[in-house]
Amino acid sequence: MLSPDKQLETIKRGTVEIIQEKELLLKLEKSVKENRPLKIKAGFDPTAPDIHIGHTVLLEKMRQFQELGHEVIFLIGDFTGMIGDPTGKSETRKPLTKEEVLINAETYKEQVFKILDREKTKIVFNSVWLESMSAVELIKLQAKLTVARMLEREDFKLRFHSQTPIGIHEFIYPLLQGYDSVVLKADVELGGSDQRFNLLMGRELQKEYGQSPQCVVIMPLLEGLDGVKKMSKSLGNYIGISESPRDIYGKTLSITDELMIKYYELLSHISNDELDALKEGLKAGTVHPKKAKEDLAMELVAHFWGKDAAIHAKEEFDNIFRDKGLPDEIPEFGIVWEEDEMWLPKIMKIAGLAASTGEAMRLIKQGAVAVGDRKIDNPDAKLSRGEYIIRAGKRKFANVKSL
RNA sequence: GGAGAGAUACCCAAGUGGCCAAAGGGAACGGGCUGUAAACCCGCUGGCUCUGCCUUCGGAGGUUCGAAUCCUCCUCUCUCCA
Repeated sequence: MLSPDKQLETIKRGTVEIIQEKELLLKLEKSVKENRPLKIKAGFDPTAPDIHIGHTVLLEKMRQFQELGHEVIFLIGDFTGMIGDPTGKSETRKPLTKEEVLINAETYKEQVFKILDREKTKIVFNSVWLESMSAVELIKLQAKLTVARMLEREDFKLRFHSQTPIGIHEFIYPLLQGYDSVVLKADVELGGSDQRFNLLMGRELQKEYGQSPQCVVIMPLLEGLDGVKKMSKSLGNYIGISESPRDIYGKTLSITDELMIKYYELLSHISNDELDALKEGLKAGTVHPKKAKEDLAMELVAHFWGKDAAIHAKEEFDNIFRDKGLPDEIPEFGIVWEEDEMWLPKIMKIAGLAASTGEAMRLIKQGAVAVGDRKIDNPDAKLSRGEYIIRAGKRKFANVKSL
């Protein structure tokens, strides 16, 4: 095992805050002395099994803990998931059935083990202990906290003062999350910065139940491709870990230089020393940001698809965008020409290059469309029977054949 | 339980009888510049058999030559009072 100081250094990377750093160091020291791994808890919502690299910020931190020799507990919050939306923010979030939870959990596993060590990860469901909780136990749990204490949470405070409704049950969720820590006897809980209140609740309750309070490691929320809003599927600014190497590579290359450093810090496996060197290099101008971003993109692809796929993704990308070539694989479409000549926008629509003929016409007018090497500028253009490679914009291609 | 306000395209939001396929902004998309970075500039954003036609302004009816705009009912959201 690494020395406590060294461990702390690794753990600290990229964090927003550690509560309390001193306590964590003590726990690490004890762990090393007694040769006993710490229990690291991180909770996941069972509703969103389609994970993107924003989620992996937490997973990467978990992986680091695993490499340091600690016990990582992947907690699936199925109990609350089966009740429904706790925040009131997303009205569409409906309760899941037990079956759905299990299916989602399987999907989770497939994806999560691209990062975590399967052997060293313990997966638990909180319904196991929460479902059997009696009303008496639940009320006793609630009696540990006051309403005023609950209203300290920013979100609640705001809603209380602006007179937007707060469901009573919403007060219970943080309590349950904290109670999970009690049951698991967690030494450390990981979470995003939006989880601060709930994470702290674990400490509070552990104290109430006579345990030593968990340390809390808070990770930042990763901004999405736009560089402003947090990465999320609904905003469409995400990089999914199951996306193709080509997409992961391309999307990574499109982030801003500033964001790239954050991605490095939170997602890359390079050491802290290498990271510092990179930052210095970028600052001094000895490292070209494009090069750094290429390396990052390759690394990310490699995480999920392996090194060969990464090399290939880069080659293909350079071919298309730097050398203006064609991708290796162009989707093919056999289309029936009803007359000798067929209207180009209609062909484009069928080939999926445009959502409608109207959009296709717009693209043509804007100079985005080429048939073979020939740029098309007339929206009335027609093609006679034959085989064509049609390009719409920089990244959409189709190989069209008349039938 | 009572009183009021509102629901417009992906989002915010103007429009309150014809000039409205619907201002403006954001976002997306495309072009330019580049490193498919950011910033910036330009274009563009209902559908179709495209100089025309069809569908759209919470839902269903109605008035009118003509409705996003007026009337009736319904659904939902919010605010205030209790």
